[in-house]
Amino acid sequence: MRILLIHSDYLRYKTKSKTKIAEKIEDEKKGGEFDNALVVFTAVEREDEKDADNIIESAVSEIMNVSAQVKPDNVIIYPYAHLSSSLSSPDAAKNILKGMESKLKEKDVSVSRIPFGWYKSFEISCKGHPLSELSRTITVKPKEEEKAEEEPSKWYILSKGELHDPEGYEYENEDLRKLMLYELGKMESSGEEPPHVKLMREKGLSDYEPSAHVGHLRWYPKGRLIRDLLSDYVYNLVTEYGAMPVETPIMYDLADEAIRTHADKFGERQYRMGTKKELMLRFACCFGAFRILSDSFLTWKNLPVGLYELSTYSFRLEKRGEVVGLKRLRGFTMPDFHSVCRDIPQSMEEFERQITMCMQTGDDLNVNYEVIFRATQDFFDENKEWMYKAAEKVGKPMLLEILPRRKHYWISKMDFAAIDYLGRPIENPTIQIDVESAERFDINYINEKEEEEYPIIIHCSPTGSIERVIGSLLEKTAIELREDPKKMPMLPVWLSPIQVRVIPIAERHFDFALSLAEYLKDSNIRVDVDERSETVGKKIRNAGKEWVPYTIVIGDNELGKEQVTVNIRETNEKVLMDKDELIARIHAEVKGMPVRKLPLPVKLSKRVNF
RNA sequence: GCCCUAGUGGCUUAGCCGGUAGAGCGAUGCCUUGGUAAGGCAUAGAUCGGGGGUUCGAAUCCCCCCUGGGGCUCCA
Repeated sequence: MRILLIHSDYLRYKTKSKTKIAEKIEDEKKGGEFDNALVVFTAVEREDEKDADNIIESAVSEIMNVSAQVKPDNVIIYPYAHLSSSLSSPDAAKNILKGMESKLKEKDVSVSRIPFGWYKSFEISCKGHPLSELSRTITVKPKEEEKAEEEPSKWYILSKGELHDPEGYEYENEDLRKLMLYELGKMESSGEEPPHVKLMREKGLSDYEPSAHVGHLRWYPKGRLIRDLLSDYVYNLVTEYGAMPVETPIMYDLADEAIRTHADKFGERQYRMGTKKELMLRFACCFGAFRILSDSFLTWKNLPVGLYELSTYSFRLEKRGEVVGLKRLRGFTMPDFHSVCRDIPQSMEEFERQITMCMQTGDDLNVNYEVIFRATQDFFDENKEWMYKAAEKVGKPMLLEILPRRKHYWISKMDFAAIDYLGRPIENPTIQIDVESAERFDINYINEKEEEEYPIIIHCSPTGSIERVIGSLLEKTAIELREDPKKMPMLPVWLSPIQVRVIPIAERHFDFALSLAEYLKDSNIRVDVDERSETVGKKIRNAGKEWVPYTIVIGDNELGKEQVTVNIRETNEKVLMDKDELIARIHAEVKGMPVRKLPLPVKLSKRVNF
């Protein structure tokens, strides 16, 4: 809404002729004269239709503010379309103008509203003092005020079916204490930058892309490989759990009402496109999955049904200053698993299974998660026993948040967070029980009585975003190094872009080195050969900088021999072993994990330094 | 969006009460053909984040903007 406020000695008007949208009026409204009047020329805009009450309230409070200063005898609401190029519908405008009139009347203001939709002549005499001409743009107020009024959540530590006060609790686990401090806003900051930002660039994984929007990364071959391996990992995991992988579009038409409502819930943090059709970029895979589900014929016999998609990418227009390294991006890749359940009890069963699944990713990735369990007060009161039981699946104390009432689409959720080098959480896996979306997207199933029913939907990301997983792994190396400066930082062997480096000493060792590499490669090991003319010392150092887990030096002593000396990064030992022993060792370390080929030239002399 | 802080070859940085950029790593070339975390020499590489201003003269002082990092806020 746009308003122009004129404090006048007098306003006179007369209606001349009707337009198509004219409101019906009594004769006495066909003209008038007001002295000492604050005239509020008002244009109601399209935006205002979304939340008329809010706009009326804001406009009235603005008018009251000005009135308090200039003290008019009359307030006149004067419809004036020419203040905006994006007008609302005439009906909406009339309603809002009437709303303003009655709100002002309630406040005992002498208010008159000039007829809408008439051609009018008018004469105004502006007083000309500093406050006599003001203009204001009134937008839907962000829910700050509501939020301030909102009751705060209750926080507990939940341990073995007992609730404790988070402040007084004796933490055995430092990470959980840090998570509590952060969530309750009591974290003190050291002002450092998280180490993973430097590491991701230094190790040639990824970097900022200055030619894109802030928060969108470029990925180099090594980083791309790690992303792919993690993607394969989650794919295998969720299909084990019965999910069916799908792929859906990344952009959606906001003309679809369900899409629009779901999108609007997310607020301003969306990429919207100013194309002829109003389109948005997805911020999660919900849209596509829900549309598939609403077009599917589901019966009680199918349920629970799981759809899985890896969102390359999801887009969130995070505010400036919120985007950080791999922790918070505007374009990110998120495994998104939606299960459709018959009812709350079945969703609780699924929830438990998914806790197991999320915990497993922590084990497999070797990342420690701390947990926040959240629920609405209602859900907690009705399902206390179940929540305590579900919490036991995690097997350690966790933070519990009880929200006074449902604020979002979920009634209960569990968030798993890794703690970074600076003691702040990196939100990773999450599980949420959604009680709203089925109805909104018209997803239903046929129950035993052959009736249509809305199911409950669980959202689950078993690892959280792939970028955050990589961030957590990098942070972990920095934490370990801080705790033990002798510790060699590295990635798990299955994720190491280069697993074995072969270093020939002189040219006469090249052939042997290359054939050794070939042999290892045939056993699905990512191996390369540093045949540059550098000293052995330097090549060893380079391999260390690249975090290569196994390094083999080939010289005269090794030529034609079965056994080679292997430098093991993890233990910093040199071990004489057979090449098949090395293969067996690596295979044991990467057991059950995805395998991908080396995405780089085998010879280091051919390699590009990103 | 607000507050604080930073931006100098690909990377790490010196210079910063004004006089027109210096190094290390990396890259390239030559020498060295070597045994476990930097061998030697040489060469190339910088509109000092961008724009504007002050000045005879600006990396240096002033203003605006962009980007990084931190904080607030936010992360359905």
